[in-house]
Amino acid sequence: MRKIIFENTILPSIGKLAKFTGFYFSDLFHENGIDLTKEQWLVLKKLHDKNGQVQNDLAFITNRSKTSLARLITTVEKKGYVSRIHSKIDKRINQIYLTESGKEIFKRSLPVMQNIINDLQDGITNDELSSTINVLNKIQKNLIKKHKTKQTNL
Amino acid sequence: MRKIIFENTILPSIGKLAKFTGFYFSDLFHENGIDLTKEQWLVLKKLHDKNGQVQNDLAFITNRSKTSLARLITTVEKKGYVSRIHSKIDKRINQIYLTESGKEIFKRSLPVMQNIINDLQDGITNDELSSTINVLNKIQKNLIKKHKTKQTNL
DNA sequence: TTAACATAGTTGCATATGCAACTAATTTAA
DNA sequence: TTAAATTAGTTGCATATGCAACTATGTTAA
Repeated sequence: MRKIIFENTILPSIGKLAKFTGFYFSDLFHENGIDLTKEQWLVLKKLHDKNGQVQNDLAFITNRSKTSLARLITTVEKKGYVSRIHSKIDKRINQIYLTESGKEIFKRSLPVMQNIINDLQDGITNDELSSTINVLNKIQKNLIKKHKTKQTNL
Repeated sequence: MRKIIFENTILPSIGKLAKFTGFYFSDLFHENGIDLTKEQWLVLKKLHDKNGQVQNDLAFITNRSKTSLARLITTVEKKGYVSRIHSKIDKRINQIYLTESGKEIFKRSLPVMQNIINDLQDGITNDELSSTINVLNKIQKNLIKKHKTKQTNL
């Protein structure tokens, strides 16, 4: 097996790009007065798709540990964007609902998000985009196949 | 401008993949008795490339804020992998050096890293890889162009 | 039916991260 | 040459993250 030069592999590109998109996200949200981190935004988005989801399910679909998600919920709950409702049918679970204020800020975030994605994909053809997404998904499958399921729910 | 469906863009792929590579990295390092996070590994790698670098330069090349890097150094210093040396020429700067123990663990990490990259890129052709890296770099440039330089040193 | 097991969520602990404000040291410009 | 600006690093504060161990509840199997 040939020796691999770290810099020539896809690994550093992925890491750097994730960082840069995070910075960009944070910049534009801040500039537009959207008081959300990208993690918080993702939670609101998943609730906007389907309101009242159970904490553990949210953890699963956002690829987080249940610990991390629980604390994210606490943060957005404090901000008044979601409410945690303890189920009476199954007393173990919490269902999470978007509040009116949560719906409002999510709605306001959408055009900003569109700008972010436009800026991101600027000058890149649809073919390039779809083949890139395709490769990224393949890599993802390689990893999931091998990653042992832990508390992370993967 | 056409309405963008978040799920169809490259954004979620990037985020998820970064997470999954992180999990995989952590799994394999743990299984192989390498007591390093991916962030710590990157710092050791940069020092292995060029020993004695200044904190701020390390922050720049690893795309971190100087705060974050300073604390990373403190962590790996406590583990005994690097030493912080206060310069006598310019009393503002710290130069960071790999210790023998740091060199040793980095050397032990290399084959593990090779495995990670092999697993990651498994079943993906060289053409796919290089075009993907190319697109990711384009996106990165789009973002850097627009991101205002802050303490992050970008 | 009750004991074993599984599930949902929380807490403690450790790491990583960035911004703003700060100190100390160096460089630049008046 | 001295005052102003810049640079390197640290500290406080807030967020995000995961693992292990824990509690409470619910399900399953003997």
